[in-house]
Amino acid sequence: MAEQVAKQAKEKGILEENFLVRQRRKKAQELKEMGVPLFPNTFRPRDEIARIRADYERLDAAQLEARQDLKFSIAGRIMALRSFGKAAFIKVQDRTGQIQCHIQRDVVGPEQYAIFKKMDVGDFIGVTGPLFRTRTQELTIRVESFSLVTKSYRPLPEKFHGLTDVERRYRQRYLDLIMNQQVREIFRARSKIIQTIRAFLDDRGFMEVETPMMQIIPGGATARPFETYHNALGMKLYLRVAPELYLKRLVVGGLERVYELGRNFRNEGVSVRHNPEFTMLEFYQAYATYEDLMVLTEELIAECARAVTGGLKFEYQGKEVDLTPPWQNLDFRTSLLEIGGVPPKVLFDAEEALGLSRELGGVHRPGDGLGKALHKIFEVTVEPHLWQPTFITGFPKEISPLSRTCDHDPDVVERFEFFIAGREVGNGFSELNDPDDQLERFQAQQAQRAAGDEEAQFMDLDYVRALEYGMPPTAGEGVGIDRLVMLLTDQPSIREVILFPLLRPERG
RNA sequence: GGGGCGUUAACUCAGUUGGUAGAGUAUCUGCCUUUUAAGCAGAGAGUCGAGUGUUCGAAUCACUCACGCCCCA
Repeated sequence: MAEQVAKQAKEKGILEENFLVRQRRKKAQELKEMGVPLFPNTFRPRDEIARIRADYERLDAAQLEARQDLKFSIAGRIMALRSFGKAAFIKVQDRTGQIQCHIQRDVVGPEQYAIFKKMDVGDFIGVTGPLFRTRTQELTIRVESFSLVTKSYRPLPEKFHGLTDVERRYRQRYLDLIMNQQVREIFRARSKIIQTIRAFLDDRGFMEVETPMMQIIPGGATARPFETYHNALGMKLYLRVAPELYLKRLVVGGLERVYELGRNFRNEGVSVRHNPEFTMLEFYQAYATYEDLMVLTEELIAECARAVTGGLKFEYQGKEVDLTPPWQNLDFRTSLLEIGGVPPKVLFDAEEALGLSRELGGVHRPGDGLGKALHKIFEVTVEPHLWQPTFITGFPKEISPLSRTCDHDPDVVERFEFFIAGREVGNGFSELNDPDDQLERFQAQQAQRAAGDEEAQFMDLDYVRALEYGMPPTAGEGVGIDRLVMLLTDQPSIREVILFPLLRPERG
């Protein structure tokens, strides 16, 4: 059975064996015959490589010679091997870093050295011994004993160029992580950003929650959902496009400050800015307005930047970004005039706006109005120019079906989006908590859906019912984590900050 | 969806006008006990992404397809 599976896998080419793999399997067999277990789980490293380096890098050769009583024990993958017949240097890599080790036949004995000779680059090794400095002053572990920790059957990419093929880096991210230290750093930064966000919100009395990713009515964002099917219940389900409506139900329920950090799914194309599944932070705070959240946002993003770049000024793709508050704040229509260079007559005339939008490549349906057209024009003419952090406020009601209407302008909502490096990073607003108004907005979305807009929002009557029980005045916000990580790690593509970005299958 | 570029040894890449498939690294053998992309000598390693066509002859030219990257929508 296992053989059959292996045969099938080989036919597909993924487990293809070449002469290098056969060579390694042969050596593994020889080790086994010498009584060396290939996959033992007994070695326990006591030290971290980075720790050793940090603690002993400042000691010179003589000081280290005086401390030969200090034994270290590390485990890791052999990344380089230079052999001299009766001695060898290896570079061992653990999760914290790399260190050189020197193995000599006269120290470990001929039997052990014979075992070492059968080990390869890529194998995991456990090593014990004191430190010394080589002639070139490199801090090195003098190996007094070692053991094979895990045998590797496949050769790693070449040491000098490493792995650069983008497709293989994404498909076999494990190889990318082994070979490319900068890649490990990106994901470490990502983890740090997420930790920072949690600590920031926890500190302010927010409670982390988890709401359904599989939803009967997908809501909370204007986007096409993925569909799936539950067999036992016999019903269609959607993968969520946003957690928004569930989080606000929790505010109705009295959880006045909630947040969720998690995956959303939108059935749209793939690009350097879009992956079908992506990570969002959404948070809701009762008794706050969108203006309160703008202040909070400046602090939150600044905190993340400090955590990974050490400061508020850094370069993104060669151009400086400065996150120092307060950020620029621009009205939506003003930005169209001043940055987009849009003629004033377009701003209040649906026909003019739709015409200009189409000229810029926008696609519109009969039901589309001024708001949609202006938003499209905004995306093309304004958004790419918003390099320094900028809040845009004064969004049209038409494109904001969940936002509270502005008290002094019925066509505008209490909403902001913020942009950094020419990209939208987040979106926040004072939440609409008038159930009758919400019902009307849903109905307007239904009309758009009927007109063929597959991104229009679904009617959610239970959400309206929840609002009828009363939701305290609340402000909420969503932040695109992937884009934030791109910004703070200076990455041009979203795929560089997602461990396993969506790709088509390897073989057709 | 449209356009451009790419796919050659395990990895990184050359490959001229269409004429027997190349290098470096890695691997194997030998020498080598302080190397730093170690060195020296030798050897082995290929479905040139897949397919069809043109041709006496295709990695190379044409067409179709697959996968990836970039730009546009």
